[in-house]
Amino acid sequence: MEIKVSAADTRAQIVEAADRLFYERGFEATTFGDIASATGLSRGNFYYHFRTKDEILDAVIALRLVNTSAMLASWERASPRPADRIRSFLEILIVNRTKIMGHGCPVGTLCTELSKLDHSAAMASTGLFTLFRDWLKLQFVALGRADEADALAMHALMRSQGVATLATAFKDEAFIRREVADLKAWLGAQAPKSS
Amino acid sequence: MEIKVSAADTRAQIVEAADRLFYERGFEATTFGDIASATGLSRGNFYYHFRTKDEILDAVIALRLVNTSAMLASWERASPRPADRIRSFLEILIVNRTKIMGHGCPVGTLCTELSKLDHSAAMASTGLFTLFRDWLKLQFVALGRADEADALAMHALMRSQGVATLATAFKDEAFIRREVADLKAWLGAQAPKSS
DNA sequence: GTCTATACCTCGATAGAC
DNA sequence: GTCTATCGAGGTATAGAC
Repeated sequence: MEIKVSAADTRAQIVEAADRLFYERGFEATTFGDIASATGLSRGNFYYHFRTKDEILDAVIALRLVNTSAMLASWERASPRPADRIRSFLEILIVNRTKIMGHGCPVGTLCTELSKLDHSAAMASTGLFTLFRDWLKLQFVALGRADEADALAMHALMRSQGVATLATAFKDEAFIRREVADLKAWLGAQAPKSS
Repeated sequence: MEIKVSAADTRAQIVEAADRLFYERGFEATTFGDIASATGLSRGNFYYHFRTKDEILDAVIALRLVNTSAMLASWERASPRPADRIRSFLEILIVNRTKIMGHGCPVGTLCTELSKLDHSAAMASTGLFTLFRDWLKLQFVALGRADEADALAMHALMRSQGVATLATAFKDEAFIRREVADLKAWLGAQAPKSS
């Protein structure tokens, strides 16, 4: 059975390059020329796989939804305890610190850019946040905080976003580590009240 | 003494329109045509006052530095107590909630965009954050928390940024109010340990 | 100082050869 | 399925009349 370099492979190659470039430079600032250079494909070829640049954006968001879901699932497999799973979430600020100091959070910056552009895909990009929000909520429910689970999920998400934004502005790794430690302390204080 | 509509007035008009549009649509997405429509001036006229679009950005950042300093000074005049002054800072999330839900924080979104563009004015835009940071630090020093003042200032700034980003994504006013209340509770717990 | 006209470039998108 | 060539729109920036 021979290896088949099909249209699907080329399409995936385009989407993966666009995923990275939309993150690093922003959606609008990324040109077809940028994607062509990154993939080694010609500009014209993109239109065999997508009708417009917006369709590439849709595909990038769909890819991120899949990748994010897989990441959340891997955190669940890695840790049976909800507090450890939430710590996996908090750790990405440190794991991805270099990229974050350069380009912010991929989710937050995309949502903000699309909101400013009044882009039709703005709601779809918010779905990436919803993925994290719902998953965190489940962990807080498992922690015994069912009543406040959504507010706690939003709070954790909010602080991760704030850290990412200031880390991008100040390029301060020590700040990231300090705030992640603070978040872990906060998480530790969220254990069930009576147990 | 007659009213003199000088070049300085026209220049200020351009910068004020650019200030608003750079916030609402982003720096790159704002065109000279947008600024022309907003001011009623012609595109060509901009080049009498500025050599490039980047020079308009420099002027916008300079204007924001002045306006921000004035706002911080007004908060100092309004409240003698540092905790009340910090509360003035936290309140802007609620006062500006509509704009924030539409376009995020003017400072955070500009810093992030310029960072992604590798723009030479990125550092200058971070200066806007530094203004808040240093002012908040002074208030925490006055609160009797000299040792941790900068970390507390960054923490307050960080949470305001996180709230702005999620508010933009989810357009949730109740979330903003809840997190501001939470921030005020946090601030209340920052009173001097022994007094 | 402000305007109109336009140069020049780059972008997204299209047409058609291979 | 991928390429080259090119179009039309819209961007920044310039030239020169007023």
